[in-house]
Amino acid sequence: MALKRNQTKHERQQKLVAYLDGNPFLTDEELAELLGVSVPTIRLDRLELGIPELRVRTKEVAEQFYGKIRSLGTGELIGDLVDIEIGNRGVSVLEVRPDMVFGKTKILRGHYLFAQANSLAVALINAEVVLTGRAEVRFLKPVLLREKVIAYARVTNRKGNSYFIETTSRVGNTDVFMGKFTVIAKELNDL
Amino acid sequence: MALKRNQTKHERQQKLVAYLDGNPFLTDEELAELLGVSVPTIRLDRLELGIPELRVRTKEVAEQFYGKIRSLGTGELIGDLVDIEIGNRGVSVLEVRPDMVFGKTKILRGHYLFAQANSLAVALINAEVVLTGRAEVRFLKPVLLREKVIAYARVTNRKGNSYFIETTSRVGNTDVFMGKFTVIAKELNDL
DNA sequence: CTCGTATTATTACCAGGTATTAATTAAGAT
DNA sequence: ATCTTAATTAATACCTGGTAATAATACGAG
Repeated sequence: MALKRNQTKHERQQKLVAYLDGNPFLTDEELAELLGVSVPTIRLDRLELGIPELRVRTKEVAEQFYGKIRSLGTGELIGDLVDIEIGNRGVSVLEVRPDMVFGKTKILRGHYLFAQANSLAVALINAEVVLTGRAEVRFLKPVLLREKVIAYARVTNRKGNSYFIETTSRVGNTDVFMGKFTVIAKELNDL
Repeated sequence: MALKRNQTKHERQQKLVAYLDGNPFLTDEELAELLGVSVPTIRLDRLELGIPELRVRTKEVAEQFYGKIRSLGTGELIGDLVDIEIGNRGVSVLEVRPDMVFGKTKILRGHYLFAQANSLAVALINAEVVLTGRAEVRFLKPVLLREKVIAYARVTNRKGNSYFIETTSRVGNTDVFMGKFTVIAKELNDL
């Protein structure tokens, strides 16, 4: 009953899910190549697993995005914006997913905390182009897989088109990260 | 010369752009219906306006989103390590891809420079776990799409299990980023 | 009426599928 | 060695939402 080929059907289907998890934009042909089986087999597997075709998957991803936070020129923000008062203060939430942590320790890699705070700081400034000039940051405590990081940012000063922004990131009641950013607002023509 | 139908070509094309701006998931057939012209006309309009077909538009939106979530890759290092002397110095190269830049300006988003330098700094330290403690960084000059950023890092000091690392990132002969990082080496059991 | 632009229609082709039916293969049981 | 059955592959017709190219038609100005 249980056939032993190179891989069992079940193994292959698990790999298929893993591949699509890593990259939902793979065609059946590419998947067939990756898994060493024919295209019809991939189709049957998708059917059994209830996985829709490439174009549907793509659209689902796109619609998620489009429905979510098209407010600012998004795609530019790390984390989800939950509250913002342009030119003043803002809050964003980042949920730590497996691909963001170090393999061994499950600790969030530092640059995600930086990216969340930095992009929130940039989002606060209402200009065509906002660039980070400098930053001073402190990593206070490791953040772990599945934790939720809430970043708070507020503009504390302004000189011409330079803004000074302070951020604090928390997990629960614990501070995990603090940053001071200087960002510069520019218009598209003065580049 | 100027034909006066229900609407001019120009009016219609403006409406077309407006419709797609509001909802990028409209097919040519739906647009034709909305604007009261034939499908071929819509195609010609898109051609003139340089607007890609539905599936391409959908994919672009989806990739923006996907790029945002997974932007900071899965490897532990951002950029490619080209030279390293553990405990002392290292060099990594990062090529700026479309998903790393701001849509409008094609300028590399700051946290990539941070991530490259930070992960290089971490790579220099030979310990089971290395965490960033603090950082002070300066963004000197915008980096553009397709440019190659070379990050140089060296350990300048050490106190117990704290290391002080300075980095400089260059595009060609131009400095684009500088950073000072303090990283802390830990063993797995003392977490 | 005629010229030129705009529009519409038609046709052949493509990717990436769905859905179905049939043929082939692999491997364990007898 | 053959029988059996699931798994796999092949083959075919059809679908959407297009590209690209060409031809036919409408329409208004001169």
